Amino acid sequence: MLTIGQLAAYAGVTVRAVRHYHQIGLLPEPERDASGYRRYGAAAVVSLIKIRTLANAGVPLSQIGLMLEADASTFAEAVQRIDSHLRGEIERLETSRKQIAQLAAGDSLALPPEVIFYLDRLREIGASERMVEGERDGWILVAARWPDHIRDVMPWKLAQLDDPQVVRLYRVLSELLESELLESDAGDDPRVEEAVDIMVGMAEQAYTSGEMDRGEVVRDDLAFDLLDALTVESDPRAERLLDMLRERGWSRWTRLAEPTD
Amino acid sequence: MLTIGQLAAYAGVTVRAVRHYHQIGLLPEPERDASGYRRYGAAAVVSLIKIRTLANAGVPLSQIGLMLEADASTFAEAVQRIDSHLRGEIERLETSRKQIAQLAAGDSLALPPEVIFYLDRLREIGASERMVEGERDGWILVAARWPDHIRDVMPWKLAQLDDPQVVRLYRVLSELLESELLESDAGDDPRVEEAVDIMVGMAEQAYTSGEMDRGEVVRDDLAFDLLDALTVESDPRAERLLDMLRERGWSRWTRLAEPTD
DNA sequence: ACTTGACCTTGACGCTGCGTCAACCCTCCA
DNA sequence: TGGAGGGTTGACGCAGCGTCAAGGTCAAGT
Repeated sequence: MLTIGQLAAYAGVTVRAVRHYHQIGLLPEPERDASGYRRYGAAAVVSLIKIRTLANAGVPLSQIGLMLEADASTFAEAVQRIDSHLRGEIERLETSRKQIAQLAAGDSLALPPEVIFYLDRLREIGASERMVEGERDGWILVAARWPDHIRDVMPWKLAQLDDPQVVRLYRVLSELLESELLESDAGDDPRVEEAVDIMVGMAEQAYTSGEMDRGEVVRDDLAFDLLDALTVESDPRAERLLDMLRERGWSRWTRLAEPTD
Repeated sequence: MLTIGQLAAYAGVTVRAVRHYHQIGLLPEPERDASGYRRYGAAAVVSLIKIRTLANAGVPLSQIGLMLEADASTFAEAVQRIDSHLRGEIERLETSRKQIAQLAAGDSLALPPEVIFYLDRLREIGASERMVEGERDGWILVAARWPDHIRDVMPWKLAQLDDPQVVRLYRVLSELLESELLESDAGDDPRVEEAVDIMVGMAEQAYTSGEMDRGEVVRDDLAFDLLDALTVESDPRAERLLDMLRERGWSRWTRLAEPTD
């Protein structure tokens, strides 16, 4: 007659595991000796080894009981289920590995390579690091909202950076972002006016060239509000800038849509 | 300002998940409105998307916080750790799949193919199903105790089955196992005597031929006791048979070792 | 004004397979 | 006879939420 420790050692499992199998009714509780110790016979050893064999093969404990008393066809059926479940798990982990490999490769968090490239170009034309981070967060919102669409827009955005006006815009915005201007004085800075001028120009150009018609992107989308909000949250002084844009007939910042009549 | 449901929908997660991230301090609790509802800004959306991106890549939630504020090299380091962990998980599941494939293939539970073949041969020579199951359980014990050794023994056991005496033995034992003999009468059955005769013969043969010296198997091993015990547990009448063997100078049933003392 | 249905709140248990205390009893050996 | 090394039950902890329960709130329709 074996104690629980001897049983566990023979089957190569922990004592705690054996007790757990008792708890869930997978292994029947054996007789106790005079002092309350569990005493096991050889059949228990065989049962325990069978249980571990199935468990090591990835069978959930909850199904092992049924499998041990199943006939051949039921058993085969269960094996099929387990195996396809295992395949699913493996596939999930494989995709996780691909994801994480991309994370390691890219600049940062799961933006498509086109956007990463765009952000690098921004740095090259003199945008400050904070400016680039703000842009990045904006693109994260865009990528989450239109994951399939975003790649179509990037060539156009990239081409914009060849325009000296746009380069100037990002530099001015970067300077303003780094500066310690008080919010109350922000409206007086001539650079703010300049930025607004350029943005209005860009908006008009995009509007007349029909670029804004591209795609099925609906104009009043939560995403646009979020982009505006994100801008203001990252620097409250941007509120003034948005106001000035609105005064000039352009309702949104990142959106640059048609005038709100 | 977004409610928790809108936030969750935008990021493609459940409300419960967002609350969980609050609980574990991964996502900071936002301000509440007059009625106690959480109200989120755009920055929260970005944070949540970043969190989900890492989580989908297999990063444990407990590490996401650190990773989001890590510099490039620390980040890469963490990515390495995660990836190797994922590789480990995948490997474990792959081995599980192999195991379960073997389970589906083999007769039954995780015995090496040699043993499966031996059991099939037993059936062929006329051993009853219960007899075969008893043998199988015995071999499970043996395989657990000497996993590397078992393959060496099987050819010898297989060869034994070519001996008409051994075939006779298994048939007699099968008959006895199926019969409804009372325990008290078991000793009187001439077939029991016959079985004991054959077994003693086999033991002497194995002893003189030196077959019992094979390997490093120690004679007084828990496994031998378990084999005896298993036999008696599966049919208490076997106790009588073991006694008769002992009277003839052979101490063990499955062991067939040299006479005690 | 009232109802309805969808959404919000906190709190708590459930799942998987045990690991790991805690607090106490039993056995065996020097 | 004392201490080491077994055994006993009970309970919490782990990861990442799902899923009630038992309400309070909001927006819209009647």
